[in-house]
Amino acid sequence: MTDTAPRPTLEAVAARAGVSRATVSRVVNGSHGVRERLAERVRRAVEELGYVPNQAARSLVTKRHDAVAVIVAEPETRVFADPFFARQLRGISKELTAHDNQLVLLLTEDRDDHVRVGRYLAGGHVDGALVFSLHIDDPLPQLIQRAGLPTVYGGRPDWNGGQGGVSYVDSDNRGGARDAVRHLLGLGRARIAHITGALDQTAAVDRLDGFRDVMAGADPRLVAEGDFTPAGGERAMRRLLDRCPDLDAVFAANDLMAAGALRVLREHGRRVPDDVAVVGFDDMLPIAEQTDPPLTTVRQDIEEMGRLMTRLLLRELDGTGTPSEGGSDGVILPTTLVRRASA
Amino acid sequence: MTDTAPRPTLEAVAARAGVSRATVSRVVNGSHGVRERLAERVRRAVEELGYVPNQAARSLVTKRHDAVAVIVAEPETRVFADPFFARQLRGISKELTAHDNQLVLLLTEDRDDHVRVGRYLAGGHVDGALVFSLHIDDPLPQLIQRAGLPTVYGGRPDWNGGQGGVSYVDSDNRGGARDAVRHLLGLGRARIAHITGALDQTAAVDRLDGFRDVMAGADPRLVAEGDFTPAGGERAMRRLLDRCPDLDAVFAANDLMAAGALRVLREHGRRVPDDVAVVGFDDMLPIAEQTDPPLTTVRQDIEEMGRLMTRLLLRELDGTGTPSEGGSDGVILPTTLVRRASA
DNA sequence: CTGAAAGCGCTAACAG
DNA sequence: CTGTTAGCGCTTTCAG
Repeated sequence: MTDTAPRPTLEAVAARAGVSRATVSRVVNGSHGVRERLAERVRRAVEELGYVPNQAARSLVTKRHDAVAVIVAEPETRVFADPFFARQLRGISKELTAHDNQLVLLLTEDRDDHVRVGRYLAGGHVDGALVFSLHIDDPLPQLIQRAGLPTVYGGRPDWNGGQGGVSYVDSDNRGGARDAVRHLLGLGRARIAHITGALDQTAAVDRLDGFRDVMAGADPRLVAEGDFTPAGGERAMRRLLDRCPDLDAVFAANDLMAAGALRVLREHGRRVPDDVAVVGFDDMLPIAEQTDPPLTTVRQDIEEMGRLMTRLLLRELDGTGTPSEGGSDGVILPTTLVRRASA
Repeated sequence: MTDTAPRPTLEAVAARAGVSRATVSRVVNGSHGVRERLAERVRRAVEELGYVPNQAARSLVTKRHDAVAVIVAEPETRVFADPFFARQLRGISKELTAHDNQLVLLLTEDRDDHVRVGRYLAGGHVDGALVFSLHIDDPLPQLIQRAGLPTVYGGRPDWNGGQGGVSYVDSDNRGGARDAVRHLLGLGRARIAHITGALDQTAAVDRLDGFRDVMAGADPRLVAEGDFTPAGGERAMRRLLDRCPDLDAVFAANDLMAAGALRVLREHGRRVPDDVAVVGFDDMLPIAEQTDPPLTTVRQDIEEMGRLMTRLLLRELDGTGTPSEGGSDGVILPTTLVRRASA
C-alpha cells in the first residue's frame, strides 16, 4: 500500500510561518487584509511544505463542496453510440475546471439507480446538478427537486417545474428542423418525409413540430416514427417507401437514423440525392462524414451547450443568478445547417 | 435560492432514539454489537428524520473518501470521436456504484491541466485513480506516482513503473492483430499491408508487433504509419497504393482508419473485399456497421475493461489486493474477430 | 490587521 | 453492549 505521507496541515504552515492558523487561512483563501510581509511569509511556508487544504475539513464548515454532479439518465445505449455525450462532458469539464469545481459523474440506467442518485443528491455531497437525457415521465426531476438542489437541465424538460420554472439549455431543435425542411424545399423537393426520433423525448417532439411548421397540411403518411437508432431509421424508411413511393426527400431527426435511411434507399435503388435528398440532424461527425454520400445535416454546438449549462449553474450557486424569478429559464442555442452531398 | 433545510445530524438522531451518538454511528455504519432493540429504534429515528450522514465530517476522521478519480488524458479529439470512452466510463461507473464509490471525472487536454490534476490528486480528495489514454512520455504518471495514489491504468503504459510495476488492464492488442492478419492469410491473401496507429501509444505499437509476428520478413513498404484518424487512414492508404499497387489486403490499426482506407480504395476503383480485403480494429459500432461494406474487425470488450480496472483498484484500496508485489501487474483481456463483409 | 477560541458532524478509542 | 471523550483540519466570529 502506498503510504500516504501525513500531509501538512494549516497548523504546520502557521508554525513555520510564525503566525496563527487564522492568518494562514486568510492568505490561502485569498482574503484581503493581511499585511503583505506576513502574506509572503505564509505563501513561502505553504510552498515549502507543499501544503494543500483538506477539502473535507473545509466543507465541514463552509458547507460548500465545490463539486457538481453530472447526471446522465440513459437507460438505452444511445448515449454510448455517439460522441455527443463526450462533447458535452468536455464542455462541462472545461467550465467547471475554470471555476475550480469538481465533476462527479452519475450514470443511471434503471429506476434503482434513480433511488440511489436521489439519495446521493440529498446527501449533500455536491452543490448542484447538471442533468441530461431525460425522458418524459422520468422520476428523477422530482427526486432532485425534493433534494432541493440547484439544477440545470440539458434539453428542454417536458414539465415546467411549477413556480419559477426550470433552468435548462437546449438547441433550437424546432428552428433547426425548419431550416432542414426549407433547405429541401429550396432544392425543389415537394414530397418531403420525416423520420421522427423517440417521441418520449422533447428533442424529437420539437423537431417534428419544426417539420410541421413548414410542411403544414402535408400528407400524414409522410411522417414515420423512429427511435433515434439506425435500425429504427431503416424500419421507418421502409415504411415510408412503402406508403409513399413517390417521396423525393427525407428529413431524419438524427444522423444515425439518416444513415439507416441511406442504406434502405440504396437497397431500393434510389439514388441520393438525385432521386431522394436526405438531411439528418446532430452533425455527429464520425457518422455524417462517413456515410455515402456524406450527410447534409443540422449541427448543434454540443460543447457550448455543456459550457453554458455549467455557467448557468455556477452563477446560481454564487447566488448571483436569478435562479427562478418568473419567466422562462430556458436558453436556446442556435443550430446551423451543414451542407454535404446528401441534399 | 432553494433553501437547504438544515439536515439532521447524528446528534439529532441520537436524541430522538434516546441513545448516544456513538450508538447511532455504529448502527448507521452497520457495525455489529448493538442490541437489536436499540438498533431498531435508531433505524426508525433515522428514517423519520431522513438522516443522511455528512460525508465531509466522516472523511475528516476516516481519511477515506469513497471516491475515485477517472482521468482521461486526451489532448486530441480522438476520444470524442468515438464511443469508447463512454463505454469504459459505463463499466467503471457500474462497478464503482456497486461498491458505493463516487466517480470524479478529470478530463485533461494540455500540460497545464496536468499540473492541476497533479495538485488535485495530491490534495487527497480521492482514494485512488483510474487513468486512460496515456501517450508515451506523458508526465502524468510521474505526478500521480509522486502523489502516492493507488492507480490502475487503462492500456499498457510505456514504462514499467519501477519496483513493483504498474497495474493496468489492456486488450490483447498484439494477439488481436495476429488474428486479424491470420484471417487475411486464411482468405488466401499474400500482399497484406498494415496501417499503424499513432506510434506514441502502446496500443499502436502492440498492434504493429502483432502484424509483424505473422508477417515476419514482409516487404517493409507494406507498412504505413497512420494516426488513428480517418484522414490519417486515407493518407496512409494512398501511400500504400502508390508503393505497392499489387496489395490485396490491408489491416488498419483501428476502424476509423479502416473507414478512411475504404474510401480511398473505392476512389481507386478497387473492390472490397474482392480486390482488397480490409480488417479494422476496435469494433467501434457506429463505424464498423455503417461502412460500405461493413467492416470485419477485432473487437475488444471495452466495458469489461472498465469494470476490471475498477475492481483491481478497489481491491487495492481495501488492502486486499497485491498492490505491487513483484511481477507484472497487468491484466490482458482477450479480443475476438468479428466477421463482416469487408474481409 | 492579527490571534484565540469555538465549533462544523462524525468516528474511534476507552471506560464502564 | 453502550456512553464518554477526544479530536480530524479548517473557517469564522470576536477581541485585542
